[in-house]
Amino acid sequence: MTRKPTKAALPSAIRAGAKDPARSKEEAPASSRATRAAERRAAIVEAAMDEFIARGFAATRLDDIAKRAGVAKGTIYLHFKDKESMFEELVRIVIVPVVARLTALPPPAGSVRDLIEAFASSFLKEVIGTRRGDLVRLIVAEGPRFPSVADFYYREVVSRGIAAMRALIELGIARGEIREKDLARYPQILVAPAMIAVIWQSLFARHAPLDAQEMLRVHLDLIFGERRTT
Amino acid sequence: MTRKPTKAALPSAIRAGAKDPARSKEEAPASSRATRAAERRAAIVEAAMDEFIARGFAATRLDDIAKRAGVAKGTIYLHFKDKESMFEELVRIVIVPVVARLTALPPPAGSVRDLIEAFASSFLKEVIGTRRGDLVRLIVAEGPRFPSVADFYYREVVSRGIAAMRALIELGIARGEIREKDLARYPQILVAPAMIAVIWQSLFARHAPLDAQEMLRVHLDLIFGERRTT
Amino acid sequence: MTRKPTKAALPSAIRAGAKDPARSKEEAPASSRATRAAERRAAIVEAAMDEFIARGFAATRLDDIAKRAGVAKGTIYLHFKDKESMFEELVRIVIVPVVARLTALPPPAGSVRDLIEAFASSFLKEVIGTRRGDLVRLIVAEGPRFPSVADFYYREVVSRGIAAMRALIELGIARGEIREKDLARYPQILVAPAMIAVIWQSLFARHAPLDAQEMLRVHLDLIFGERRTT
Amino acid sequence: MTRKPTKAALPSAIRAGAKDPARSKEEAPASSRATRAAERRAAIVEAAMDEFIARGFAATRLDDIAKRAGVAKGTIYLHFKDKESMFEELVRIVIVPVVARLTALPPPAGSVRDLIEAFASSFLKEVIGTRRGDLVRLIVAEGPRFPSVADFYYREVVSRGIAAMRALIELGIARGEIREKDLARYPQILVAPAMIAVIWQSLFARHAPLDAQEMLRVHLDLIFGERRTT
DNA sequence: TATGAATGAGTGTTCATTCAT
DNA sequence: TATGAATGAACACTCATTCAT
Repeated sequence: MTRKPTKAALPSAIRAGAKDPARSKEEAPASSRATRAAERRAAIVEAAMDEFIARGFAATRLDDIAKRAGVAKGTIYLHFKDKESMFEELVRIVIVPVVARLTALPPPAGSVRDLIEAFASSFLKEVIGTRRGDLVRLIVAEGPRFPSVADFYYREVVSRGIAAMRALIELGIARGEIREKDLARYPQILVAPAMIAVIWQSLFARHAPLDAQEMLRVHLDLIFGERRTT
Repeated sequence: MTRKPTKAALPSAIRAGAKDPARSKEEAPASSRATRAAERRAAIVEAAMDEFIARGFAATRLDDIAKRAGVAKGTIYLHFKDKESMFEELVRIVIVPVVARLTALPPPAGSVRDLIEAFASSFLKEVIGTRRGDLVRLIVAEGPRFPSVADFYYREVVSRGIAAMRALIELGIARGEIREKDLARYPQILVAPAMIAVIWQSLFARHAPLDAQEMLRVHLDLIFGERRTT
Repeated sequence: MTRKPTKAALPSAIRAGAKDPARSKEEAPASSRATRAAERRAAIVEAAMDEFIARGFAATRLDDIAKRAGVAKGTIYLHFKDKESMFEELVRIVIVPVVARLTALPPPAGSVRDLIEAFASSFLKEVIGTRRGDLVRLIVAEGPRFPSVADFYYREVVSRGIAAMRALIELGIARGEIREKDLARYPQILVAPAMIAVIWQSLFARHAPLDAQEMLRVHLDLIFGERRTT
Repeated sequence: MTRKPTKAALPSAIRAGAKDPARSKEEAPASSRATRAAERRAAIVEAAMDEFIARGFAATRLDDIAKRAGVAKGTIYLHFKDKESMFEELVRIVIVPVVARLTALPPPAGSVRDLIEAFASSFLKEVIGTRRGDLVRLIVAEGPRFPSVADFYYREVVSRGIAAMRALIELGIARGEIREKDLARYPQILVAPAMIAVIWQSLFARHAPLDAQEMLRVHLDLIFGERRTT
């Protein structure tokens, strides 16, 4: 399956606004004006993500976003300048909290392999096969037409991710866990199978399902040597 | 109905940089009616590839394709049923000869590593950073909206590629070149960095150019162990 | 989806000559949103009728309808699904109230001949040579390509009209006003000259104007015998 | 049924050219250049009639005419200036021989009723429910947009037909066969049921088949009085 | 004379954006 | 602030007409 729109896949700030599109306008009389606005905005973001992922930028209709978000078409323009900037902001809005969470790294206890395995494990759960995975594909798809998106994604996610991986790899080399010293020059090699898994799930899951977890384990064995006990 | 895909339509479509949108109609005054038709078809394929890669399916205008191909809009419909099937056929038209060439494998002389290196080397030259690389990105981008394209690509390219890689890996294991036996179960790991390089060049080359050749070398070192002499 | 046909959409559509393509947008500044919508719909119906009658279905351009109705082309699609269903609905919209009026038959006072003469007289005034007459010609013209229109017209107008005429004829026979008993089997004979008059006015009025009233009188004389006093 | 494309419905001059569209170009080597051209022209006329009747002027594609006629699209332009004048000429081409035949009236032997019955009978066989009947409907449909067609049809068919009917009616009155003297002023009344039958077959045959022969008999009874023996 | 590939103006339909309510 | 009717530019696709062969 390609996408299981897990609630967990969305930062809680966003989840808060994702409500039943058909809810009566009076449902939440207690919320302040500002809260209502934030909720609507969140609903739009939510809906827009789904539509953009499902259809791509150009083929997505604002009408559908509005319908899915349970707002009028005009309302979108109270929150976003136009379709393009909505798309650009969207990526930021969805990615920022993810980065924030990843940046708040888990305590660097244990071996480097343990760290990376923990990382891979959460990547498996939270990205591969989820809507966030599709977002990655969306960025691959639209990046060339949205340099600002590619820029942002490179700056916030890719370069940081690469840097973090490099640091881990260097630590692994220093500790003797990793033999291949040149790996630190190409941390992309470390994450490549994970990225491939993301894309594979989107495109070929139905042709040949991929056991991403097992593949990542094999890959780590390759880098760290086979584990004695697992 | 679509005209039978003349061989003449392919050569220029393969040449990565081959395009000459403004070429005068006098280019080949001696050519026969059929030859002219094949040339036009090839020009359309050429132009369409460029436009689809640059803008994606939905955002590409047939007007632009026609202009770039130097034909009238109506002419496109003499060769393709509509925009969608043009896109689908296009992928086939461009991919088929590539597959054909790869299928005509080089003589399996030398070590497995040599074989894979030869493979990587031609991949580097002929895919990464070329229009064919962009085609891969295009398929990743549009695959979910064009199941027939994803199907075709999986069947003709991915499944064959995976099978070929698996065979090589197993040979490598048998010959003792590769230590990690489980690699044969996930040939994706072998090709992942190459795919990542393709995508990287499309998206992030301008942020941080990637020395794909060197990266692939490191990756092979990881798999085969470091080379004694290089 | 099409909006519910508001009653307000009909009156102007019925008035044979009512059209004011260039009426300023200020015509009804006090009208509510819904009223304005109904007015627009009516203007479109009005304009579309004129265009379809003047050019036939295929040759009518939505652009022209929009221009004549004083709305943007896109507005038409807020009221009608597409050109075809617009045409089909149009016939219904214009015919339904006519049928409604005819169904509310006049009190069956006086002789059968008087009844039929009253009928003929209102037909003369309200159909022959008016836009409604042209609508009949339009249905004859487009019926074979719009079975649903032919079906509707047969069901709502023709079969009812035939039945009503048959009832009158039988009454006339019973009362001894009509001698030709078989006429009840072919009420078409009774209405044929009226239909011919409708078509004649559309096609040949300029070659040889037809005094439809007098012709119908002669026809009734044929059926009922010559009137003693007229 | 609306149209049984009887061979008999076409003047023999036209029938001659109606051949299998897929016939080889060499089939008739004996025919002279001019004969071949005439045959092609006839085939085009034939095909065009069918298409125009089936779809109306605007919706008919020259492509389809060419295909049906078994000629190339360009060939049509060797015989006709453009689509419009083809349509106009077509009506002339098809109608002229019909008129010619009718003008060569049968010997005026017997009673007026016999004459008219003979006439009705041949009208029944050769017009109602045949392609010629559909041509009448086509003229009704397109007449307003093709004044030249309406003019021609009025001049060649309608006015002559009316005149002929009037002459017959006057003869009938003179001979005492027809009582209603005013009928001579409106010969339309005499032919109205026949015309209605033509239209009915095109539009409503499937809803309620009409026994045109019997209807015409009743109509003649109305005019001439019931027949003693039949 | 006959062909049919090529043309490009024209048309139905969509959809991002605006704005009166 | 929110709405959704209205707009009109834009686009895919068609088809009468032309013309090189």
